[in-house]
Amino acid sequence: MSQAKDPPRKRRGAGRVTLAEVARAAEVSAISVSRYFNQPDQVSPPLRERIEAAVQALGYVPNLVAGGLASARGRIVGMVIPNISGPIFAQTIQAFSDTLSSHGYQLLLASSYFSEAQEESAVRAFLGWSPAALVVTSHFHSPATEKMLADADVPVVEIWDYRPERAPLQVGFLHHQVGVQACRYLLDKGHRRIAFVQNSAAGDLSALERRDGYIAALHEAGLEPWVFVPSTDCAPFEAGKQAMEALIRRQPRPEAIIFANDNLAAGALLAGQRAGLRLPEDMAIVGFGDYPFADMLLPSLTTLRPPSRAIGELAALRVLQHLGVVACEGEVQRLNLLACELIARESA
Amino acid sequence: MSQAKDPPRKRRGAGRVTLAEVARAAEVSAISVSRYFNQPDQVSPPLRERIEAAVQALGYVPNLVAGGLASARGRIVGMVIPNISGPIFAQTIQAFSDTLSSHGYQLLLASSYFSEAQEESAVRAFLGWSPAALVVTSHFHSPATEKMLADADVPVVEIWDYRPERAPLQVGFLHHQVGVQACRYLLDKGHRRIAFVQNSAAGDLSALERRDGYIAALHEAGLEPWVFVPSTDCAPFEAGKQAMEALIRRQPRPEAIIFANDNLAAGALLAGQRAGLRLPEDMAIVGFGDYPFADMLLPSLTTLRPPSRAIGELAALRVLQHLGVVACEGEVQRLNLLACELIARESA
DNA sequence: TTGTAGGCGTTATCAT
DNA sequence: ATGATAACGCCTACAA
Repeated sequence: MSQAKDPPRKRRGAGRVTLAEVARAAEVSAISVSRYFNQPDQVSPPLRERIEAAVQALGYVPNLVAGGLASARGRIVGMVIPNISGPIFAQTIQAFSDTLSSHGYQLLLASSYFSEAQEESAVRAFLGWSPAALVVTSHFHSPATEKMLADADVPVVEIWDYRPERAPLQVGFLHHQVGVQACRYLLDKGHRRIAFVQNSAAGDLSALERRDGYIAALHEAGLEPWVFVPSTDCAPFEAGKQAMEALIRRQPRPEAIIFANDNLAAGALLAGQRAGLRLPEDMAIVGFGDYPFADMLLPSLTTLRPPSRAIGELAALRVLQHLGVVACEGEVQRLNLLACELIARESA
Repeated sequence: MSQAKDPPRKRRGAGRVTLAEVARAAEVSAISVSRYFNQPDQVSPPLRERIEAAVQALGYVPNLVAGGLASARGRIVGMVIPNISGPIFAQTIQAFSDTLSSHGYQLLLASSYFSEAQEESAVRAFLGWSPAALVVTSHFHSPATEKMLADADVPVVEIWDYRPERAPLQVGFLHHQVGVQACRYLLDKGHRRIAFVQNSAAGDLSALERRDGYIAALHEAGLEPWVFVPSTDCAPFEAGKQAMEALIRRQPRPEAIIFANDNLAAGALLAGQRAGLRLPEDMAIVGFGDYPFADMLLPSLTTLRPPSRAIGELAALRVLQHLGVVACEGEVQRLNLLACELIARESA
């Protein structure tokens, strides 16, 4: 097929076994081999056997790129998530990917670091692969991203956050409600001077919604909110330490603090102990995320556990239902509201 | 496979702006638009302007599937990793993905859970996308996977583990050496009765190499190894507790224990404290992984920190060099040996 | 149940 | 620097 001139140089589609070759070997038409993979039921057993033998013998691997081009829908799903290595999103990704791949779909992944620009560029790249679906995190997108998502004829799922008024499928929870939940828990324990420490990562807008929930709950109780904003140029763990050190010095000091996430809370925990505070007697602490270390700390950390795995699984399920891969009675459920669980441990 | 009534259902390539349409709008040939995206230098400024205007006006998004088919190499890289949500691999994935995407390549991700069968199925699916490269974790593959990797005309990188004798690009460290490192550290501290606790996850073969390193180091010192094998049907944290509880009862009890990872070590730490042990005086503990909680524990955990981020970055760099996307003098470096750092904290 | 014809949107090749 | 033409490998549509 190629001349012996250049030694091992690859030409266009050289070296790869094609559907046509399998068809030839099995003495059937190409379309039958195609059906063998995509609608096996429609191929009679005798043909199926011959095809299977040929596939085995030749080591054929279907070219999904060609298939995707021909059918205008690839078995690939794009997901854009703030970060991959954070403890909460990782679970979502894992569950999503596993559910997808168990149905023959693959995950295309990118992280945005809470940046709308990075999200936009990821979405653009993903759309180029004509994905079967697209998953984005939260409802904060650039106008261009919104437009691409709206124009593209691709099912979109927004996860993590829950915004019933928005068009795409929603799988998530109400961050505002989480703030309320944490605050009420502390109010019920009798605390009155309750502070909230924001995340040091500037783009984490969902965390601000939790803060707003905290504020609303306090107002409802007739109390004044007390929001501490750490400097944005340091890691969460350090920011938590700083916040704690600063808040301890206030007179009167807060009786309880809600942190935007467990990293902040863990830093605060250590700083509090170092300062000689008894926890939770002198100061109650609530985090968010239920990171793996939460119950290894002393005192163990009271926190809210987001339904990370459930979000990933459910998002994948809805996508698969939408694609008709998984059976579904009636319409695919568009709104999927999950809940955070308050894990009461020693710190509050 | 289809719904009965679908009015605005998409046909084959409907709705999408194509290269040809852009070319028409800009009054140039299709190939010039193609060059505008792939080799902008070869397009003259005047043409470039017209094309840019047309792209903007039409909102054109290149179809990477078609491009991949035509060029037989998509800008996609597949990665198979034991698990996504584990603290160590997550960093590798993150670094790998970020480095790739900053050069216009996308990450196709799947997890194997240390199962060769799952790895095989992921590799097969990935090959169908004619990826620009493939990354797999460690050197334990099924024969079929080995064959696919060898036959496919795709650069392969093996990460995490380091096996100079194997053909694919290697980016990783020597697990055996890590076992030696941990053991010598304890020997230097004067410990003699040193035990090793294996991972409860059965497929984690790399952990067994660390164990073998430990055994070798002990033999070298003229001492007897002492390997504890926890039951495989429980989570690492629990397995660590069990191991600790069991080892405490032995007479004589070990003076120091090396754990296959930090989760096991953390469980042991808590179990030891609960049993009234003073750590590290009564028992020194060394983990592996430097999980995020390692320095939040009391006592903080002495452990070995794998070069997780570095592996991801370097793997991506080598891939990009191999593809000619990143400049590289001479051959792409095939062997890339990194080191684990021993983080000495309070527990040993 | 099986087969034939044509096209999906892009890039490689070769020409100007 | 720019363009014409022919693949790339598979799937949809229609036919037998």
